[in-house]
Amino acid sequence: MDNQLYIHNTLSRKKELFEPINPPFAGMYVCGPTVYGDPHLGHARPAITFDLVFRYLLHLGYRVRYVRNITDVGHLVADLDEGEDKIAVKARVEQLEPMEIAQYYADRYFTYMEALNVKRPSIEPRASGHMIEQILMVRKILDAGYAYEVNGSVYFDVEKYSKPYEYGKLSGRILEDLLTNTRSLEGQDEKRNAADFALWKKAQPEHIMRWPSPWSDGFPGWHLECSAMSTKYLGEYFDIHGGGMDLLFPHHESEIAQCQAAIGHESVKYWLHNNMVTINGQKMGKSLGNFITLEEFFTGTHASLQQAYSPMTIRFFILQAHYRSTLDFSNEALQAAEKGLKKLLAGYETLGRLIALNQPHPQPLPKRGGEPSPPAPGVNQNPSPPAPLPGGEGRIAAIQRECYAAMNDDFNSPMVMANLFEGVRIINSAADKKESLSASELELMKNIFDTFLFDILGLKDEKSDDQHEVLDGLMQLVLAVRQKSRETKDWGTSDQIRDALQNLHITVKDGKEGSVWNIE
RNA sequence: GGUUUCGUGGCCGAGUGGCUAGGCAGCGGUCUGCAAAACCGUCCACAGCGGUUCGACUCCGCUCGAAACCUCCA
Repeated sequence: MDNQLYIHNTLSRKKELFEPINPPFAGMYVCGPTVYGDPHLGHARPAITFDLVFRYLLHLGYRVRYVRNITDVGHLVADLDEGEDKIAVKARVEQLEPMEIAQYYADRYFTYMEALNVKRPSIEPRASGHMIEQILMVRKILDAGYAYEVNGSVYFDVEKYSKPYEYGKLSGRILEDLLTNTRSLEGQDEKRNAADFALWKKAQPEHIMRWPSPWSDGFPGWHLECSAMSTKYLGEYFDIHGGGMDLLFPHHESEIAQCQAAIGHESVKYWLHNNMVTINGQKMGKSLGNFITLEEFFTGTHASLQQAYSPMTIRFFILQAHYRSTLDFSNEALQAAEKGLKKLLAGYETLGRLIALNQPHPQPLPKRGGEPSPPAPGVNQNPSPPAPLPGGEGRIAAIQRECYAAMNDDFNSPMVMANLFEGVRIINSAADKKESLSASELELMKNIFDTFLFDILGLKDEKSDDQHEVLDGLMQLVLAVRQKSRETKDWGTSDQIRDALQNLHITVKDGKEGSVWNIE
């Protein structure tokens, strides 16, 4: 593949060249969480997957508008007799306002996403704040003749839609099967066909969350909010729509139908779907009750967890699998991720020391991670990775090239990581004096790590930067004192200091160029 | 039952028609006051059976097994 970005489009089931509709702008909509429960590992996967996409598009110079919704209304509870709103049910139980629940869990979601170093999208619209847009969309679909009203509820007419269009093209469903194979639900008798889905539902008397509409006091159907909000913020035709594979049918399938019916054409160019996180081979999800919340991961308070796992360990764990593969949770895999991440970060620190040694005058240690360099605004009409360095390709330039090639091949983050590990091997060899790196090679290596490890993969050293400078000064002092005792072969004192530091979870390692320290 | 997808070494996970993925764990060395780290080497694969091919883990078919979706779910 050439130097261009290819992404897997679920619609064609092929990797396609990414050509934005209106470069250098790129629009992306991703289905966000329903905020009636604590965020769990399953929520982390799409958030991190599309964060990776967001970050890479930004890196390439695109001006990205990334919209991720908050669903705070509208999903029915399937296991109850009445079609009650999930959020309303929970509110009844806890004696709280529905919006209070939604607010609480939305805040929790944001907090944990931030911990995972997931960038905030450009816009995070809420379904409850877009009733007018949703009602207007129902109106348009009715006007187009692809919906009908019954007793204050409005349903999408799948069979009629399927005459000129193809309902099922995204998920590979066949209309015949849909018409015969759909389970019967409450309100089914109102529908002309079992496969029809609700655009607007009339609220039962006990239903708390309700809004006025031309048809009834009620609430919007399951799939409407995403169509209404993506159209509002990204236009009638935009580049990328993402979400979990479990949303393929019926959610995204119905979105396609709604937009086609309301607008007259499809609205999405590339459909991207991340695969599931599994636990014991099964999907981790709310319905199975086998989910582990992010809080439980970070604190280690869950029966299945042998220890706590840091947010960056979780992020590394997710990125070390390709986003379209299932990813199986296990303590062993997470512990491997923890060690692997540590190795990468240690390699970066070693690189910083090599660069400092290479300078005529000592330089302060480089800041960890650092902010992504902002793309040059608006100048890049045809964004693409930087051209390779002139003058023959060295090993390190090859790593850079491979990292770009991996990202360009449908965001292959595991491949990027493998190349970064190769970089670490070279860095460590250089630190061991087994080979030498020129100043420009060191700079290129640093650039690769800053770009790929920190900016694009979005990993970071979890040590606090503010305190680190003070602490580092302090530690240099302690290590200098210890070094004196080592020089006089006073191993008792030397080991005493090291043991005492270890009790504070500070590990000291003695190398050829002196001692280095690290907080566990 | 239908749709979609997958089965890679002790564990997790990339990838390709012929050339080492990578991480973690194991084993043997080097280095080291000790420890740790690091470096070098090394063991363990491509579910099974056929077919296409000069050659398949990679393509095709079948068998077995697994998952997601078909109902809210990331």
